Amino acid sequence: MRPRDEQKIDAIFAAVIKLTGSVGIAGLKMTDIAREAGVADGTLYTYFRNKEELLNSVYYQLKRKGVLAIVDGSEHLPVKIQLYKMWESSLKYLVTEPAETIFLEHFRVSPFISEDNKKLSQQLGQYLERLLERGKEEMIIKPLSNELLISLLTGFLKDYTRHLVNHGLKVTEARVQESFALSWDAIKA
Amino acid sequence: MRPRDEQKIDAIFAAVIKLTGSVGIAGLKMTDIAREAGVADGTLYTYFRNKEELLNSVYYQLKRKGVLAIVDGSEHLPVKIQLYKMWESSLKYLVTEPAETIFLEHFRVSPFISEDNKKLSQQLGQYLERLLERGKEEMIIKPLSNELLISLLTGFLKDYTRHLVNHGLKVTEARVQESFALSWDAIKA
Amino acid sequence: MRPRDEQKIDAIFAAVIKLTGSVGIAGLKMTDIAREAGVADGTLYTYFRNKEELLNSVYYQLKRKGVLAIVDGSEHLPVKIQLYKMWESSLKYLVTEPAETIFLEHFRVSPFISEDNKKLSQQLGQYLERLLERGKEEMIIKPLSNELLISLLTGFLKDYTRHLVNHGLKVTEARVQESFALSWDAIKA
Amino acid sequence: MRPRDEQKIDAIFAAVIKLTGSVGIAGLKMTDIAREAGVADGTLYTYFRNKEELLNSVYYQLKRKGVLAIVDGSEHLPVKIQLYKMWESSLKYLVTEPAETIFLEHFRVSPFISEDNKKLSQQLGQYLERLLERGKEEMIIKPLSNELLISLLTGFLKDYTRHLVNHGLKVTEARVQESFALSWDAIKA
DNA sequence: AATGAATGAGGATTCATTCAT
DNA sequence: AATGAATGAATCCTCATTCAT
Repeated sequence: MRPRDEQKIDAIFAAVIKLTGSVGIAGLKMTDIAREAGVADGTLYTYFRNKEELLNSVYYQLKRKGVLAIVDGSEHLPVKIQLYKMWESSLKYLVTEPAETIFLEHFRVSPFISEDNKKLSQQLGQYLERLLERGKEEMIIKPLSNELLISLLTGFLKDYTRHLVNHGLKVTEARVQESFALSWDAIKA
Repeated sequence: MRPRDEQKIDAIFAAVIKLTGSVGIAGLKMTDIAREAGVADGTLYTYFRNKEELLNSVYYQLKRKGVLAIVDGSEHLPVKIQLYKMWESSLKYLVTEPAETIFLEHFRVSPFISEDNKKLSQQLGQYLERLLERGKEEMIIKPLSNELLISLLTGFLKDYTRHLVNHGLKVTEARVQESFALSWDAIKA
Repeated sequence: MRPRDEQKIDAIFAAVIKLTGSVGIAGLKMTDIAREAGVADGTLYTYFRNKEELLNSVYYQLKRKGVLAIVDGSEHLPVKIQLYKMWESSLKYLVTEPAETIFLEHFRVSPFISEDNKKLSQQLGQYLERLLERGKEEMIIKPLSNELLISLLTGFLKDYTRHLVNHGLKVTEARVQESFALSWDAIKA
Repeated sequence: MRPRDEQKIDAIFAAVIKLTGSVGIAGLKMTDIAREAGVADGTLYTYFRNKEELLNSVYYQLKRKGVLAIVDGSEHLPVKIQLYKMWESSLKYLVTEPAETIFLEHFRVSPFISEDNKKLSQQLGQYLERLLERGKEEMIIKPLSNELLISLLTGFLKDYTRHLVNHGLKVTEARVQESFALSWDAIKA
């Protein structure tokens, strides 16, 4: 029976994310994670079976946090408005937490990712799918497969985020509107 | 004396790409690359100073090859037609050579990438920029920054490619048209 | 948790010296050192950053030990007596610990020696200098530069030691007196 | 049947000596020797069976050259004069050719030295022995073992040479006399 | 004989994981 | 539970030597 000191786990997660930002997933060493988190090497193994499990836990937790940051409870609003809000909060979240973004991006192609986490729905996945379905029913979104529409939205979102982060640009109202307009023109009926 | 053997370099490159497809960049071992290429471990080091330089060479070569595969000499055609052809050849290339795509995707976030290669323009970069400029002059493309437009096109392209590859789908005429239509609706004026 | 183990360091040092005696500095392998010291390969790296640092530590420690073995606290005795005692203890130490002598001799011309250790004063250096100065003041030693006098004493000592060790000869009272007489005749006023 | 291109061999020997001066024996690589000598790697192996034989050949040749440089044909002169001349030419030779001196010093403790070369008489060996014997007969040199006397002479010589080379000092008449006087006082009856 | 590309055994070092305390 | 010293399998790279040309 482990008390599971949540503070310690948070410190470990934060250490993983911070270090990934500076040295990448491949440069992560358990010793460094432990030092950064302020615990002993061995302690990592009282909370996680091994490195793989630790990183997958971080991934899983970030995914959940990401969805929460992006999806608010405004399911009653019109589809386009909801999409806009989602677009805005996604951009803000991704750009504000570049270290987390880097971790996610690196982890997805790392040898550590588990089958379970591979299957984990895309960040905006399920929520987006329902939204797009509604849009198609309302005939304001093209009657195309969700995969295609989602590829456009998330692909563009990731690339644009990377561009903003790499150039140290802020997420202004103008940038949100401008980029959303592009997406919308693509998918609108 | 044996002359320096270009075929051997090709075999080494092919080995790197093939192995990356199965074990990822992080799982690449020099010994495995040598065995797969049919040469001795030491031979790798007569052609490349170290692992980092080898992988960067593969990256650089794939970038060049990719651009050649995508950009044909049809600069006289109308902008939209050229974009369509580019879209089609990009999709076909990326989906036909998934191992290369995986290598590129993994390498970009690996600890091996050199500063020079980090700066290497995006696969479709320069050619695309000229094309978009022309489209803006002809008032058929939105007067937005190239970065934004390119983010949409390449982000969507990468994500859609991944979707097709992951699900083992072919690049049919219908899929090319369908996906290009989305892109075009996004960027057209 | 096990505390950092000084005995382990001693075992490692002893292993280095013993192995150098049989295979020379150039034949030293970290794996062999570890096995001889009864630790794992990796353990060497918890105590020393790398091979170079390990060997330099051994060198530094031997230098200190050597000085202690040779210089006793008899600073009040007449110069000639002190020189004689020093000569005697030097010979005995060097001949009794031939493995250490071999290590020192090999290390000095090895590629491992650090700049700091290169500058490390000669084994008998500082103490000898003061002694020689006193002798010159008392007009019983030739008024020549210390470098010259020290070259004679230490050069002779090293060569003679090597001779004794190579031929398996003991350091008898007669040999000490005989050799010291030569040195003394050289440097006396 | 090899023509044994002597010029090529000289170039190889010179390369070995020059490189040893800069990188030490342990840093010598066959490839570097070949490049420095202006021949192909494989060529080294048409003249020498392997690295060990090459280095031993260099050593053997330097020994012969050294003796020639030091021992002139003045066997009729008085013992002290001969010793002085020998001392002078030794110092001059050793200080003028520090690279050769370094090679000799390094080679003697290297793992490459053959049993034959180990036994090779000391640089001044045989000639010196005869000279000392004559001196003892003439009762102008102490009636001690040659090993002892030779240890003093060669040990001092080597150390003093190293001192001069390390400090970039020239072999002046004064230095020769000063140092020889020390030696002579040591060994004279 | 000369060449130099190719070889591959060998050795230093790393780092996830264990376990005595 | 927490610690961190110790472990040793794994991997990159070197370089003396070979051999096809």
